[in-house]
Amino acid sequence: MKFTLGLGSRAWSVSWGRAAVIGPRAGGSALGRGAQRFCSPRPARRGSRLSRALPLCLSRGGGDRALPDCAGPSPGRPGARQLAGPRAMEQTYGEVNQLGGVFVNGRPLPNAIRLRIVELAQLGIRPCDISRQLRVSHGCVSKILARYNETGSILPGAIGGSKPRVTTPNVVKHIRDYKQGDPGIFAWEIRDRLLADGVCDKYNVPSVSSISRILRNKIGSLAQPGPYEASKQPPPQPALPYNHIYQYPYPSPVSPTGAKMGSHHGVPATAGHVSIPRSWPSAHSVSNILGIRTFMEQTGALAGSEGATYSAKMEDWASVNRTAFPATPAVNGLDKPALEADIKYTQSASGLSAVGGFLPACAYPASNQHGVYSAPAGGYLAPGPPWPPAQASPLAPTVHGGELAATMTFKHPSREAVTDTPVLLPAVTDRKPPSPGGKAPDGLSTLHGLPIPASTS
DNA sequence: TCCGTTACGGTTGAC
DNA sequence: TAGTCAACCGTAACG
Repeated sequence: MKFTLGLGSRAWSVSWGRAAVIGPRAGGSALGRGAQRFCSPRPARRGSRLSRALPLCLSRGGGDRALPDCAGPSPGRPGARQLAGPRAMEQTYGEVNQLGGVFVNGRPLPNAIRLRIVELAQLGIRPCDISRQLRVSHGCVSKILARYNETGSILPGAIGGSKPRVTTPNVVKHIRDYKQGDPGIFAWEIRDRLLADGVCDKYNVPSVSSISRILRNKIGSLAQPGPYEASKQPPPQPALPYNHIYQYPYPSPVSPTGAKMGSHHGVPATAGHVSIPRSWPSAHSVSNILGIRTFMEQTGALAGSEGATYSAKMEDWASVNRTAFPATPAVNGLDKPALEADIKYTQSASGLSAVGGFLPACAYPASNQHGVYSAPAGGYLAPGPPWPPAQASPLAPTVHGGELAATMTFKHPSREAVTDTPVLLPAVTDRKPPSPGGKAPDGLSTLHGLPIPASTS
C-alpha cells in the first residue's frame, strides 16, 4: 500500500509497513524468501506510517543554515522523502525508516547515533530497545554493535575507493626474475615463490590471474627490459607493505587490551581503539573524519607531502562525511563546528530525550551531513511517541551531556579496563591481528569518531 | 519478541 | 571526463 503525500509542490511516497503490504510471510526456503522479495519490492523502504509524523522539512539545523524551503524528492530518488531546493539539493536529503528515523541511503549513520548505539548497549539496553529508541533499524544496530565488538570502532568503514595495488614494481620485478630464471614457471608457482620469498604475504600476494597478466603485459618479452623496467627502476622496497596498509599498528600483538577505550577526560580521547576498515589513504579514515590530521599537522606529527595529501583528502570529504575541522580556534577545546553539530544533534523531545544530552553530537559538522544528518536532532530522530513512552530513561540518572567521557569509558566487555588518563595523542591498540579485512585501528581519539568535548571538570 | 543474517538499492572513490 | 568496479552504507525482511 502506498500513498503519496502532497504538500504544495512537495510530494513523496509513503508506504505502509511491511505487515500491511506483504501479508503473511512466505516462510521457508531462501527461494521463497527471494521470491517474496522479488514480488514485494520492499514497499516499506520509502517510509512508514511513522513517517507521517515527521516534520515536512528535514532541513539542516537552525541558524542561518536552515533551509527555508523543502522541495520534493530529488529526481534520482522519487520515492524517498527528500529535501530539495537550491541548497537542499546539495545538502539535504533523506529517507524515513519504519521506525521514523531519518537516514540517508548509502550513507553511514552519524557518528553520534553510532556512538549512542554503543553506549546504550554498554549500559545494558537491549539492541531491540536501542533500535526503537534511536529509531535505527535493528539490523543496523546489530551491525554496529557487532562491528564495535569486533573492532572496537563505531566508525563506518571506508566507502568507495580501491584496494591498494598489489602488483607493485617490486612484485613485478620479482615476477620477472622468477620468469627469467625459469621461463617455464607457472603463475601459481610464481605466486608461491612470492610468498616463500617474503616478497608478498598472503594478504597482498597477487592472484594467479594477476601474475599471468603481469607476465603477459609487463614481462611479455623477457629478452628485453619491459617498458616499465626500462623507463624507471623502482627503488628497492621491502615486500609490499601490506601491513602498512592493513596492519593494525598495534604496539603488541599480544596485548589486545593495550588500548583502552575512552577516557574520562579525554574525550576527544585520542587514545583509543577505533579502527578503520581500511587504512590506505582514505577519505573515510578516522583521521580525516575526525580532523585528526589537522591536529597532527598542527602538532607537526604529520609533515611533508603526506600532510599535503591528506589535506587534499580532507577537502574532498568536507562535502559529505569529512569534517572540515578547520584549524580554527576551538571553543573550550571543542571545535566550533563540533559545537554546532552538537547543537544540531541535541535530541529534543523525542524518545532520545533521555540521552539527548548524552552525546555531544555527531562528529560530522552540519555541513557534511547532507541535511538529514545535519538536521536538528529532533529532525533526525523523527518526532513520535517517546520511547519508552512516558518513561524516564534509564540513562538519565547516570548520563548527561558533557559527562560522556566520564560516564562512558567504552570499556568493551571483553576488553580490559579503561584508562582514566586522557591520552592526547592517537594511540594504537592491539585489538586484533592484521586481517584481510584491513581493519586498522586508530586512536580512540577517534573513538567514536567524535570530537567529544573533553568533559573538563 | 528478539536478533543474526542477507538481499537490496544506494553512495562513494579509485581506476 | 564518463564509466566501471568494488568497497561501503542502512533498511527491510526472513528465519
